Amino acid sequence: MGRGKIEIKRIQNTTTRQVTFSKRRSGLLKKTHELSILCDAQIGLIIFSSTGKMYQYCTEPFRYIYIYINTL
Amino acid sequence: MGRGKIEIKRIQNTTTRQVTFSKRRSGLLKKTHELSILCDAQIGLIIFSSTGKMYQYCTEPFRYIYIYINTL
DNA sequence: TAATCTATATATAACGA
DNA sequence: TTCGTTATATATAGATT
Repeated sequence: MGRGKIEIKRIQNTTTRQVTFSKRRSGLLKKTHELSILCDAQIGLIIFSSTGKMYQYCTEPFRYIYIYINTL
Repeated sequence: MGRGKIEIKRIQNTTTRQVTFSKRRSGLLKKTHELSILCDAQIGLIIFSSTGKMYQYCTEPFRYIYIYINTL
């Protein structure tokens, strides 16, 4: 989806990989949200970047699961 | 992304909602996989349809988490 | 770097069989 | 209902700023 077609394999160039991560992560979170709203689905999504940063999206029931796990 | 633009709100028609769920769920799983490969990210995704069916994608570390939770 | 830009690839809404 | 098909909307790769 861009000026060129890319193969689905680890991007070797660090800068390119980080830029792609930022763009695609944003797109994935958006589509996750849309699916949950459009189709009334319950979704939990957690992403860890290769540098260890965490990003997440979750609908209500998944929030309870996280709270449960954290209070074990 | 289609013949018409749609609003992001719960789809009222059951058939349309199920068709959309099937298509978008598939797209979301694909993009999740691509992000994990391209950017070497660890991702856990769980989707429950409104009828209770579960779908998931997870990279290795998340599989360990599931096993841990299931053996608690 | 970190934002924009934009040409192209991809996803998908509405149909049709 | 469950597949294709295809016109259109959207995401994004690479370039530019």
